Amino acid sequence: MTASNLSNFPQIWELLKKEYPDPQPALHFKTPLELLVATILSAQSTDVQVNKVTRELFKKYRSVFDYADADISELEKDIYSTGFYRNKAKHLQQSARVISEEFDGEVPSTMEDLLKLPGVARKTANIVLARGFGVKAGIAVDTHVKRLATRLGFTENKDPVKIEKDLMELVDRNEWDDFSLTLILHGRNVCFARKPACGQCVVHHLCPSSIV
DNA sequence: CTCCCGATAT
DNA sequence: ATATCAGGAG
Repeated sequence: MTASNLSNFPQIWELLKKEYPDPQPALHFKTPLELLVATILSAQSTDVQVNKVTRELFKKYRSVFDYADADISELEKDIYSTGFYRNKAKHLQQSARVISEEFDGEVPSTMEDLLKLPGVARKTANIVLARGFGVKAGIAVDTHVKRLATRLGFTENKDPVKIEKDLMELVDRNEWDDFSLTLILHGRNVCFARKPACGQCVVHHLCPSSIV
């Protein structure tokens, strides 16, 4: 029986905003293409690991055509340490080919077009839209957002798309991006997956999952 | 549902 | 030895 806690949402969100003013993404990027690549690489990997790889990767691959024309086994080696390297290399190259052939070499700035890229679903698309283009299409639901939204009682769903829908109704549209980043920060710093530090949590007194 | 997969913390 | 990491495809 999952505890629902929707009435505590406003208070919890205010406290988390105070705890993490101006949350910033941890992935390093300078262009929408770099953001797209970094986000695809970030699946089941840490931001630290991704940044380590993209530092060299972005020097070597400067346009979508560099990915589209790359030798696939060489691209695999270049991203190896992020894990899932065969899938990710294939997705990067196929996405680059779709972008160069169907979108004139420019990373698309709509949800509909981004979802046409292999390896890109709503979580990745939401990040690229929000941080790359300033478009508020939805809320990026990654493993941290999913875990914290569940623990805090903001949703009873398990499907990320349904969780996103629940959160979109709860959170102010102009705060969607900050909401994702804040939950990710709190998940990394305090509300750990394995052993949450409820004693250090600013909202433990409002959290239905708190063990303190 | 399973599979992809290396790096790191515990 | 095992759980986890800005997930997505088949």
